[in-house]
Amino acid sequence: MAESTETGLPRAVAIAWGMQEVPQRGPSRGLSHERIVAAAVEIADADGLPAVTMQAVAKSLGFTTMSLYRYVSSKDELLRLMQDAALTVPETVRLDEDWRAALHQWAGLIRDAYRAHPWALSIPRDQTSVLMPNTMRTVDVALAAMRDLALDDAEKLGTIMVISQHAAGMVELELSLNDAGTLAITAEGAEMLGEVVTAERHPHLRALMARGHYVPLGGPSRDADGGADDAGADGAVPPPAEDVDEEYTFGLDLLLDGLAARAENR
Amino acid sequence: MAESTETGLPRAVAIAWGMQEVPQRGPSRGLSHERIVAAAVEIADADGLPAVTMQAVAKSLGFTTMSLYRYVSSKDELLRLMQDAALTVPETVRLDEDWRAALHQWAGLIRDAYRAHPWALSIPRDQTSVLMPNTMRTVDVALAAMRDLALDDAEKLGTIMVISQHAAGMVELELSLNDAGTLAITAEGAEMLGEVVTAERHPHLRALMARGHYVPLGGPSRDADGGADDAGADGAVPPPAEDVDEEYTFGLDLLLDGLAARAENR
DNA sequence: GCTCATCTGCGTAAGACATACACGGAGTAT
DNA sequence: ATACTCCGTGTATGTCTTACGCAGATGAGC
Repeated sequence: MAESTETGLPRAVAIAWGMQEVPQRGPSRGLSHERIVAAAVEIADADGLPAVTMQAVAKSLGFTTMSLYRYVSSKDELLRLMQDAALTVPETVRLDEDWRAALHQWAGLIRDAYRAHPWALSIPRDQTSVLMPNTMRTVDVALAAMRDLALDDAEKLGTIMVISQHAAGMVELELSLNDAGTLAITAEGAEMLGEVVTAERHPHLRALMARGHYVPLGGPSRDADGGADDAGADGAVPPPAEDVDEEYTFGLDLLLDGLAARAENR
Repeated sequence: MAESTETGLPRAVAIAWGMQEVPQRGPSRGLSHERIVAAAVEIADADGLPAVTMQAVAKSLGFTTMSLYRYVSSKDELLRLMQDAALTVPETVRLDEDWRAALHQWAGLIRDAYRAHPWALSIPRDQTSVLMPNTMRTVDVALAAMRDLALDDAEKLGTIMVISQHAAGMVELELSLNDAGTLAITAEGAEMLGEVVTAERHPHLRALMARGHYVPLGGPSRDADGGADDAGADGAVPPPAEDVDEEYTFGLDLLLDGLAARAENR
């Protein structure tokens, strides 16, 4: 699957690290990996990942589609390069002394990166990703943040995994909610849901929804219906408030609490 | 984007909940949403998500490609239905009394579901997903697990998000590693990496790698080279052992520790 | 029972896309 | 010079989703 060079490294890795030997004989090159990736990133930022087609990238550079294949062996390879390009960490990070604050900062950096390039979430992170320069740099910064934390290597790597996963997941959630307009449940829709989310099959969820969480039910539970929150023109119930931010912090703090507890037991 | 019915719910939601009114007048239907989704799931299980094309699904059912569109308005809708179909929770779950054990069980269920249908990880979970029957059922079970936990609704939902995210992420990682054979870094590749992962730019990572973690460096750090672990025929360094399982448990326990701490402070 | 609007499954075809392949010419090494 | 290498391009193929229209099946209402 992953094209590999004769060095045994995936080609995308070699390219990203600048290990790719450049040909000597032929005409001089009109393009470069950097320009191609930059063009692709620009398109993705503007119109989303589906808009990144080989033709679109080539056209934005003023070249033909096929010319890209002189630099990139497949679209997949281009996507990997884009992913690494998206997940940068500022060159100089001033990390807090306190490991807890530092990890908070670090998680924020990852979160910001994903927010700046949401499409990066749609590119699967496989084993190749961990060898890419920006991933490695990011890991290094995380390790710096945990310098004074009494954990062994494996635990630190585990922590990095879990926190970055969390940050990515929360951004994904946040975006799918912001996407909204897409989905504002109408009063009728809410009522229909209220009928199928039965109390026998979903006792706890049902109760929680009646309390106004998860998805606001307008229906059969006739208590909060004559609502003051019905601001929409056609009775559309607005999506739950911007509490994704809270969930992000909540989850992160949960993890850090756990870390603190674990580190203390040493 | 999400096709919505006249009820204001995304059509996939209506279908999954069986809210879709069936036409009366015409000829009887030869297919059903269930059969189509089941066929698609089977193909995905066998050959991966890319193998799920409308043509493949139709052929496996003995129908023409276009006939599917009488039941499903787009491939995207089919994917959403597949996702929900993949993430089932056993009808009767016997949860442990202890919330901690119960959450462990619950996380295991999610993990198992993803493991059984890895392709489900590739289908983006958007706002529609939370309205699907199996998602709601899963959430309900999680809430049951946390019945005795002193957290408010928002915190519980946050916990559910974080844990399921974690489980999904770990399965994704696990699979990308198992995929291997794809990527076994050769000694030469490791050496090349060793040259670019410099100590100035990656002081902590570098040290950690020298200790044999993350990615085994065979190169310039001439200490662990004459290796007893060089079992591969052509000097391929095997990928790091199956410690994904440990990372999963580690992260989960971290979260549960955090929860315990939070609940105690009430 | 007749009639007609409705619905079924199908065939065709259009429009994106990734990408294999070969060619003419540019540029370098000998 | 000459031969070799490599560039950018044009053409072409195969795969995929999906719009559109058709002939026949089926039930509703008279």
